[in-house]
Parts: sequence; C-alpha cells; structure tokens
Amino acid sequence: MKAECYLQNLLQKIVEEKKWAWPEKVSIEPPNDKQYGDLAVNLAMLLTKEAQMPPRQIAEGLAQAIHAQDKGYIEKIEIAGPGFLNFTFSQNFWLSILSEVHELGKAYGSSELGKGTRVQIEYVSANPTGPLHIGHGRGAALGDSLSRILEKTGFEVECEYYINDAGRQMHILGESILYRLRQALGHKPQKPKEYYQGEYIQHIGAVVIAQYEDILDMDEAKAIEICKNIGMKSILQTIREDLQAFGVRHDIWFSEKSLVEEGKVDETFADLQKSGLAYEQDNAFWFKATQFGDDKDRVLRKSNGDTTYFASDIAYHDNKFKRGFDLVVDIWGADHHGYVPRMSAAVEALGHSGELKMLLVKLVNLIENGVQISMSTRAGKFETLKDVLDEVGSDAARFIFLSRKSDSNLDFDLNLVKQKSMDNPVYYVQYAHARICSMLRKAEAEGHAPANISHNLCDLDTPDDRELLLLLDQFPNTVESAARNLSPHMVSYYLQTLASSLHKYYTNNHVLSADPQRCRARLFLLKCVAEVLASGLSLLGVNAPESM
RNA sequence: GGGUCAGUAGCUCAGUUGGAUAGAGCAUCGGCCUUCUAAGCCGACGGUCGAGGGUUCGAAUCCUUCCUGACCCGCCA
Repeated sequence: MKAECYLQNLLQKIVEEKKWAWPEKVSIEPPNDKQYGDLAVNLAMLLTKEAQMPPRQIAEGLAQAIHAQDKGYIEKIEIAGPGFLNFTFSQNFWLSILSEVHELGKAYGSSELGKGTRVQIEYVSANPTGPLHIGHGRGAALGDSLSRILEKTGFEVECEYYINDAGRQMHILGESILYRLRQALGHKPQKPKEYYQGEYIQHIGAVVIAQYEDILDMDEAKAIEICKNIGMKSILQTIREDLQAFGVRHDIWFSEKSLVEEGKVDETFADLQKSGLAYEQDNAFWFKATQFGDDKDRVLRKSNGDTTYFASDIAYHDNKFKRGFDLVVDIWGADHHGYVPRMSAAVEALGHSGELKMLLVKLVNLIENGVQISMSTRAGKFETLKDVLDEVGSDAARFIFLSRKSDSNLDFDLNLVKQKSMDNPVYYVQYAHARICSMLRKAEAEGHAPANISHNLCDLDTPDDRELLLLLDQFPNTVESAARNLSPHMVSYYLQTLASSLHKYYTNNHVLSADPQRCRARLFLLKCVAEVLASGLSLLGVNAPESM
C-alpha cells in the first residue's frame, strides 16, 4: 500500500512533467513468488496511448526519470517486457513498514475512508416465530464482521435488527401455540391451516398456561393475542441470547409494530401520493414502481384494508433515511432477491440523498456425514444456530461463514468444521498466531528480548523476511478493499495468506538459534505479524488464541 | 416466458473491478520431526476460465448469442 502510493506519486509527477495526460489507470502489481519484494508497474496504456514512441525507449526514459526523483527508496528498476517496469525497493523502505505497524499497534490498518459517513447495517431480522437457524448465522456473521470492517475504515456504524412483529406470521404463531396448548390439555382442537410445529411451541404453551390458567375459557381472538405476545417475547429472548453467544451486536431493535402504530406507514403513503407516485385502483392503493424500472406496480394497501409487507418496508426505509444515514445496508436471504428492484424503486421514489445497498446471502447447505440436512421452520425441522455453535464453536462457524463471498452457495460440513485439523482454515490462522506467542514466551524465558524500532533491523533481508514485510504492508489495503466491496471474505483470504507465509517462515528459519542481533530483529518482525493476525481476526469476530 | 446471480484443476472456491506464464485449500502421489507447537513445511500431479462471436496493444473480467444450474416472478410475509 505504502509502496503503491509512493510509486503512484512519483509517476504522476513525471507524467506531468512530460505533459502527458495521466492515464485512467496505471496498475501496480504486487510481486509474485519469484520477485519477492518487487513491485511492478504496468505502463502499457501510457506507452501506447499517450507517448508515440517505441515502448522500450519510453520505458528507459521513465526509469531514468524515476530514478532521479526517488528519495532512496528504490534500489533497482528493470524493464520487463513491453509496458512493464519492475521496481525493487530498498531495505530502508521495507523497514519503515515495521515502524508503522509498531507505532500504530491495534490501529494499524485503520483509515479515514469512511470519515463523516453514517452507515446503518440491518441484518438477521428473522421473524420472531422460531429459533435462528444456520442460514441466519451466516447473515449474522456477515453483518457483524462488516460493521467491524467499516468502523475500522472510519465509518460511523449503527447495527439494527428489524422485528417483524405486525404481520400475519405472528398471528399464525399465536394460533400454533394455542393449538398445541389445547392438545396438551387433552382437547382435540381443529388443526390450523398453517402452523409452526417445532417443539419450542409446546414449551411456550406451558409458559402461557402458567400465567393464564383460564386461557381456554377466553374469547378465541383474545387467547391468540395472548399466546402471540408471550410467544414473541420468549422467542425474541432466545434470539437475543443466541446472537450474544455468537458475539453479534445490534445497537437497535426496531419494531415494525411501532412503525404502524405511530402512523408512519400512513405518512409515507401520503408523501407518495402527494408526489404522484401512488394511486388508487380496484379499491387498492398502488405504488408506481414501473416508473423506477420495476416490472409492475406494487400494492401497498389491499382492497380488504390491510397494508402489505412492502408498505411497512417502505415506511421503514423512509424512516431509516430520515434518521440521516448516508448509506443503508440491508442483508437479506437470497430468496428475497426478487424483492430488490421494488425496494430500490421505492427508495428512489422517496427521494432521499442516501444510498441503499442490499447484500444477498445465499443458503447454507448443512452437511453431516456427506448428506445434506434439509431445513424448514414451518415443519420444525432445522439445525438451529445454537446447536451448531455448541458443536463447532463460534470461531470455526464464523470463519467458515466468512470464507466465501456472501452471494455464493456455502457448504457447511459439520464433520469438517468440527475437525481440529489442517482441513480447517480457522485453526490454520489461529495456529499461526499461537505459534508466534509461544515463541515470544520462550524467547522471554531464555532472555531474548525482541528488538524495538530504534534497533538495527538490517538483518531482515532474506526473501522470507521480505515476504512477511510485504504482506504486512498490504493489510491496510486489504481492509479498505473489504470495506469498499462490503466483502469480509477478502480479509479471510488475506489472513490465510499471511498465516501461510508465517508457517513457512517458521519452518525455514529457526529464530531463537540465530545470532543475537538477527534473533532480536526477527522476534520484532514476528511480533508485528502476530499483531496484524490478531487485528485481522478481530475484524471477523474470531479470537486469536495465545496458545493452542 | 421474463428477471437476478452463478458456471474457473477430480471436489470446494479466490482472482484487488481490463494487465505479465490464471491462483489457494481438499483429494492423490513422494519427501521433512534429537532444536522455537508436524493443527506445520517442501515437491509432483492437475486448466479449451461453460460454448461461439465481438470490443483492443491485452479479456476469466466488458458487449452479444446460445447451453447448464440455483433462486424469484401474489392484493403472501
């Protein structure tokens, strides 16, 4: 990152001197295995479009010009094929990265990318009709990790859980509880058309009867209402506990019901109608979604007078933007993707300046003994998040969830995740951290202190040293990319690369038996690596153990 | 029929938004523990980036047409 910036600035100056237009992109390549510690600059566009001279001549001219401007950071410039210049940076330059890591400590990798931008992330938001399952876990891990990454890059982040406590699903929940309750008391009630079948429904029934002995003598509607409220409260409590066990944070729990009761939905209706974006037809109230690129107009209030889910969702998003967020991130299950165009249309129609981004999380295929386990909340058949966490632990689950792009399918193989082996990338990364800690402990016991930045670190000059230094330099860049693309998996991949380099380093270089000066320098380097590993893991919400 | 996303090594997937000879992990095969944690390291094997066409100095990446898969297309939530 530092190296890229440095080169970019140098090049820009030279291009200006030569009176060329700065090309849209000059790409600066990280080194490959063979050219450890080098950086390549690709000048093809510049060569072909701007300067009408043979590529080789241009490259030579540039190399000289860069050399003249350099402050001693660049050791060597090579012309490597048409349009490519390879730069080798000097030892001093690489060491300056270490001082940065050391000085900034935990703050290394932070940036001001999102300074002054307020972001809201809404995630999980599962209907309080049953316990969280493994699919919710993926959304939870994503949202939480994203909030950490965005905070690291300077955004002001607020996390929210939207409680769908006003809709038909809640009514069904009430009915289900009452139905089970009657059954348990020996009645033979009529089966509701749809009902939740999980065991937890019976447990809730027991709670209801303990509080309301006379529940069965009550008016049906009233009884359902009571069941519904107790059920919701109880399930919501379970959800909170599960999320807490998973280390996931929500700042605000926002109730759909409160939105309806405060008349916000009607307000939004009025606003839309005023701007001519909604109309009455066939006794229903419609939103002109087609005007914003959706396939068809969408109903907001049905002819029977009920409002749709979409209606309260518009009001909700209206409310979000009125709270002043510059960016609103919604994390949804991928089965809602058909819903994206109309929601975008609605937000556009509301005319707020903020931006809405929707992340879709695809299903998680839970696999046990090579067989896929199917899930369904209605039928009460699922692997709950809690069960999975109890089996594999929070760290392993999180790492797996975050190891893929959110919109790709994910196989969650229980047997594999449970394994504490090299098949499991979590342990690979954690092990790297633990190894360093262990070494530092041993070093201290034997009287080797790590160097600090004022010491001579020139011994860090082997390819292995350079490889680690370069990776440390790439950390801030990685975090920024992850923030820009809302993609925590980039951090996960980075950590695996860094861990891999560390393990290689560990095997090839016996640190404690090196000569004292080199030993101290290396201990210092490894301390910095451990710091970055821990820092990266914390962005994923995964622990960095000091021993394993 | 329309829409969204995907198709990269035997399997699971990356690929920093158009750059050098396309990368990891797993699986398979072969090496490395009397020294800091072998939960590790090294090597080998493995590719028509779904197919065709186009855009340009240059394409896994952008455009287009097909093929295949997942999901969506209600006055449900």
